[in-house]
Amino acid sequence: MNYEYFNLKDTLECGQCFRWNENPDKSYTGVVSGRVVNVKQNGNEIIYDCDKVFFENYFDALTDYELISQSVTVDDVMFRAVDIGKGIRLLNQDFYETVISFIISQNNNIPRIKGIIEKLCEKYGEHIKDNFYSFPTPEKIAKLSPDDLAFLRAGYRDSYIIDASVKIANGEINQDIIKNAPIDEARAEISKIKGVGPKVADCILLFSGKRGEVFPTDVWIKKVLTHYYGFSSLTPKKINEFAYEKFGTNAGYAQQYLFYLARKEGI
DNA sequence: AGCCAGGACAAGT
DNA sequence: ACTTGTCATGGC
Repeated sequence: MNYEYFNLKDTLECGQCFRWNENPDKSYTGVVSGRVVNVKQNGNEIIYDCDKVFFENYFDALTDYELISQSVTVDDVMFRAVDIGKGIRLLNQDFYETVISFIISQNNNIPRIKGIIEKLCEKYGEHIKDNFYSFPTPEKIAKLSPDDLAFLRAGYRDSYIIDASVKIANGEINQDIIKNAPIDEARAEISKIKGVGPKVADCILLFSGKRGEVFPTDVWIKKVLTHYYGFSSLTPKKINEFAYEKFGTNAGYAQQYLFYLARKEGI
């Protein structure tokens, strides 16, 4: 592997995942698919305490990110974004966890998102060891009422979390469509969940389904478009045209680089 | 203290 | 198809 295109810190702190934390020794510990994983990077060496196949799948280690990052370096802004974020890898994340996490993310900030998710896991996940808990199953959350989630302090998102859990547990959401159907059909399928609008849908498609053709547009990306690309109006149609013409089917990767750039430069 | 956060929704042009 | 007010909470 080319470690110029694998940076653990950037990958885990670029906002695509919420259950990893840095330790005093600079390693990271996270809970993934019911197991506690510790990973550390020393330059051109990655040390992990989990199964190799599992690691390579989760961290997308067998994909050529040099090729991807070069394909989206189409202007000066992208050159800077790739220079900063070329070590980011798109994680292969669990579908249900991604749905719930990004429902919680709406109109919210990252530290609070992480806190709400941890509280959800502590209460309704399975205890693994120490203070680590698995992400709960949709079947377990589907049986609850919004009042059972009030302790999360997630506000109006409580009913969205339950709606998503019910529809995923009972098979109403077809994950084969989300994974394989044309992107508009996939987006429509995931949007059947209350609280899943265009932006959250695209995050789920990108971070769980590896659908690289989407371009999740949040407040940071809107800042990028106005500050760096001179957009005066930000209609969904114009943004989609921009993303597809510039980046094609790698728009989602470009979006991650731009998101990371915007947050690092604090525009 | 007040603005803001990886927005969605309903109701209105 | 686009615009606006509202939503619950707490980080900063």
